[in-house]
Amino acid sequence: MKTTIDDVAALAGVSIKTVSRVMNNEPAVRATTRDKVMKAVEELNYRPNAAARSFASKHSFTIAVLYDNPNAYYVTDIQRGLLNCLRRQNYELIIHPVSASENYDDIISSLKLGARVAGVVLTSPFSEDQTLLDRLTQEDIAYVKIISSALPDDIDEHAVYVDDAAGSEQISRHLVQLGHRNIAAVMGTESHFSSIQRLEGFKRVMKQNDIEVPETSIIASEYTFDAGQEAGIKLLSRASRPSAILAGNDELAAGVLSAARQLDLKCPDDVVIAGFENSPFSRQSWPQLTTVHQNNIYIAELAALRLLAKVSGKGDTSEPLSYTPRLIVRESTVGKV
Amino acid sequence: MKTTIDDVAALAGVSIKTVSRVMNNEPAVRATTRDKVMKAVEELNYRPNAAARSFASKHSFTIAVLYDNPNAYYVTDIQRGLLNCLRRQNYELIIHPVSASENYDDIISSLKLGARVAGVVLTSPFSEDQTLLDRLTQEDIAYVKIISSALPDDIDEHAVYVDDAAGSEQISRHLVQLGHRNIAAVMGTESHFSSIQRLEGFKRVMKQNDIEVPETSIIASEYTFDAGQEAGIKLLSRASRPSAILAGNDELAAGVLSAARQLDLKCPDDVVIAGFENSPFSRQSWPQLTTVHQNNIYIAELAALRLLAKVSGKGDTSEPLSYTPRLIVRESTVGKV
DNA sequence: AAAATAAATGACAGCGCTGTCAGTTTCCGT
DNA sequence: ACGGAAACTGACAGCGCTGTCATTTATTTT
Repeated sequence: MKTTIDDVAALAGVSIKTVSRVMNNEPAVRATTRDKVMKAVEELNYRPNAAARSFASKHSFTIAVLYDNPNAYYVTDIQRGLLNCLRRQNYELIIHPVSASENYDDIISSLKLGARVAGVVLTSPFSEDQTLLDRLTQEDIAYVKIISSALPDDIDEHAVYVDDAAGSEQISRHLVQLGHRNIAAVMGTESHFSSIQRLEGFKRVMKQNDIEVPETSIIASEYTFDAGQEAGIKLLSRASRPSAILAGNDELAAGVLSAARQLDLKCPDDVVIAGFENSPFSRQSWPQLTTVHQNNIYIAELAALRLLAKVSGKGDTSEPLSYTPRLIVRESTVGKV
Repeated sequence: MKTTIDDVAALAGVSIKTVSRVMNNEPAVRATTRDKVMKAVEELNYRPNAAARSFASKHSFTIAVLYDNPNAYYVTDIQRGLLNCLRRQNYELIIHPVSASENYDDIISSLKLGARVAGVVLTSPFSEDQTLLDRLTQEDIAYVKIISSALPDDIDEHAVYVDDAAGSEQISRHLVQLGHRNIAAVMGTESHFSSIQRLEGFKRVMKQNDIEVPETSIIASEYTFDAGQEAGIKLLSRASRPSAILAGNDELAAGVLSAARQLDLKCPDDVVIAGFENSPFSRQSWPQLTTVHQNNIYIAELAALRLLAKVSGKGDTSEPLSYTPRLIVRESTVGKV
């Protein structure tokens, strides 16, 4: 037999409304009353019915995260960050990997149907899809987007800005300072803003240093090991072999590294390779990769915090949220330390 | 203004109960009636209120997965497999990474409080924790556990059995067949059944081949790169250096590989190294790792299927569910192919 | 000590749907 | 064409909680 709020009220000798107040930590309850209720709750091992609660209150304690990212480290980091924040407030996280084929209606439907979420966290590329954002607004679903961009003038309070370009500039500058002039880049496809931003940062630094980068030295590909390997082979078997290669993420960099090995080129002696993201295997590759650290757990925490502030209506939501990645130098560019 | 079931009923000219029947795909509705209702639903863009629905029906369309696993690839594979199955039936997945410190009550509470789940999928080590299983039964929460074991005589219909020992035997036999006699093992800690099973399989094969394995050749450690590295250094700098090392998973193996490199030992020429799991970086390491393939996506699909069968009451639940991993031979044991 | 104010508590309706069961229509065999 | 079974549909209660607002009790003010 499951205990209801009525049982608790009866045992504690108060009204069900008072029990409700205690369960929801509402302020207007005398301490002695609260204790009385809590004792009854414990004695009966009472737990409120979540369905009834969110039905009656029209409020959901579930938020969803949308992503389309093959990178396991990214995905788990984002999840962990979100949960770090949500757990404290007793929210649950439902996950929503979306395959490219799905259309907006399917996404919206499952958001409303499955769990009637309180809000959604959007990662790239959904965070960049204005049509989807409009649909969410129209359907009255709160959202926060994690987006690759420097802090703009007109700040969107729904956004967490990640300044990929700045990170890319740092690492590009590092390569230049090391004396490299023939530098190639293996970047992700344009479907993600981050790819574009990272390429932008790279190009900007090259220009600042009067380094010409021919079109053939820039390859766009998927964020995968295999794509990195393929691109690496192409670049490193050219007559004018680049002395440094900047990869769009660590996985690509690992692929390039593998290509170098296949061609019997030593890293960093024959070619210097840099990654992006500071994912675990940038440390596990050999040599360890110079990369740009992006604290995705922290970024996700920011996103969750903002989303909770929005759905609960309390907390400041005007403060801009942003994150700037930072350079991490390891062996793949400077050799043994 | 949000549309309710009443609006739809009015527009379609039927009772709300009939609309309810249509929305839930119940059988006893004439085709023409169904069409009439569907038209009204589309016209009004009606979506049932999930909270009200699960409140009234006492049924939840959410299941949770519990894990305590630092391995990003494992986690995302399990999630993907579960969702593959759940999506088709319009269930949602909430994720529940659990830190070691949490106690049973906290776990149960959040399961009941946050989303009143229909059921739970348990991965190791929770799947092996009888106290927790008992608590779940007592709280009337359906579960399925993914557990490391050969198919036993008394089959538990809540279990998906993964025969780690058999996989371990395959790879151990492979090492023996390659002519190795001085073989060491770097295994996970005993907190996971899988570690124990993998070690068992290894020992069994050694015994079958009359190979003595001294205690010092078996190291138990965390399933991490760093632990593998540490263990590798220890094993490979011994006087009687092993000619082959079997690691408990790919991450450990990568660590051992890194240790070999530090000691200027070539793999597979000086020492042969094997992993377990066939995670992506067994392919991305250099040389690529011989390993045991464990299809976690498939395993998770089995688990989800069984759980749905249990909570919905339809579908066969008597058939035993099991999976046997299989050997994958790559360069780290046999060299260039 | 009475009046005015604030704090704490309770009564009650109703959220939007589903389960139950009774009522109505259709179908079939004879 | 008729009775009975089967298929379909609707009326209605009520799930367990929260929001609103009225009521009671404690606290402060004059």
